[in-house]
Amino acid sequence: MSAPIRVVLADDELLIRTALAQMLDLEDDLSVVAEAANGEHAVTAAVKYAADVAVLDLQMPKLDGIAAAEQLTRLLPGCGCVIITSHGRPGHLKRALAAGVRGFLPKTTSAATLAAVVRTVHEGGRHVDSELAAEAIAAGDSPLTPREADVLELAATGAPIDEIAHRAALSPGTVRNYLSNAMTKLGAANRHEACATARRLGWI
Amino acid sequence: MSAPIRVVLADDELLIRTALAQMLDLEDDLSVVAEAANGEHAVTAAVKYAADVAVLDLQMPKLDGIAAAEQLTRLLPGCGCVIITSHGRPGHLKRALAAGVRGFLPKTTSAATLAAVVRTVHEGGRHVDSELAAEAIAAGDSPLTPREADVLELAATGAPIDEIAHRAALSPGTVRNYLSNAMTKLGAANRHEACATARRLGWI
DNA sequence: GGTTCCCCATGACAAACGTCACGGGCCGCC
DNA sequence: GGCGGCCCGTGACGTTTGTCATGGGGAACC
Repeated sequence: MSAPIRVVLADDELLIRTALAQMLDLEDDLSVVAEAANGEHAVTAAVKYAADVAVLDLQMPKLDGIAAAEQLTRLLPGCGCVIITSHGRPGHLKRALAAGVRGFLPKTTSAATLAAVVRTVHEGGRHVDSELAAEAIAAGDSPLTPREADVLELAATGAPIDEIAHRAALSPGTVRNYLSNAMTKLGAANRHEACATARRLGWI
Repeated sequence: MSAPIRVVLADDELLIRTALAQMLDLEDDLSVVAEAANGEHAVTAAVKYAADVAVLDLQMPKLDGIAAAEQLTRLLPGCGCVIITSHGRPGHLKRALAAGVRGFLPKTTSAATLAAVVRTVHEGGRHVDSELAAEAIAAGDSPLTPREADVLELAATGAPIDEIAHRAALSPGTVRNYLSNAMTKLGAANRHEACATARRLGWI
């Protein structure tokens, strides 16, 4: 048998990270060569240890899984990226694939699947969870313009218009127009409902 | 050495559950006798296998970790409950302790700590993460009346007043009064900010 | 060079929202 | 029995928000 696949594992929750590392290490052909608690560290560690595959949690401090994958595919093209996540939002899957990610799994999948996907990705293949893929296709593309998404994201904190306008360096009237457009596109009755749907679909 | 501590593990994410189970099983004096994907199943499994300690994820379908712990302390008083969670909200800790939980840990703790807490709880002791405890004390008790919390929870979806009023079987005016009160108590400029604060503190 | 889309802005109008004052009914407590 | 707290409701008032019409500037594309 050839040398084991060198895996870097990144997850901000120590307990989970340790458990997953142990689990992956139990596979004969996998070897966890480094662990990281955030995206930045994941990238440097993957480069340092010349990893074959990076298993990245989606939500992490500093650099999230997708941003880390993006850097990684540039800095270390031979390294495949697998994203695992608790919340499978359609938009995240799209952005991940655009960033060069070749594996995308919810944390509800089995351990066997994760190991299998790591192997598949290492061989240059792809694998995305079929349910998530279906959702992504059903949800379609984000109808929001970049600016609308920006403003909607600021609105998600619950701040009033003036606050949003100030933080986005826009006139209050413009903010209202953007929000109104976004609400129409998302079929929401108010901006907070719009924020909720946009978040659910991974569009902000 | 005496018989190993019989542990039931509940977490809705299969990958995580499997990994944690394997990890706990690696400890000589711990034995994972059952796994559950939701609170209901956790309770029945704990009873069925006469578990010594239940390790429960906070957010689960059907019955969340706290509700499961509440039932468990009634149905199987000898069984200690440990809650693990990704989001350490002060309010959750309080409710957990009130429900008879004796261990409360964020998922950012180490594997060694989890095992140690399981042992402590089995021996009748308590352990809550010190940082979480500090936050809980700093945050104080919820100033919201039960009804205010109800309404605020309904408001969290972003629904307009009429919708909230209908769902709570209240007059729109009353809803606005409750929300206004809640906003004042939470120092929020609008109800969505109030929802955000209340959620952050685990009060809804 | 026209069309289209995004960006940014203004002004006016109606609806939703937040505040305040006030009332009654119920319960628990001193 | 008074007091306070929570429950629920109404009405009035001013502010915020959502909608719509309108316009100019810039980039992309045919």
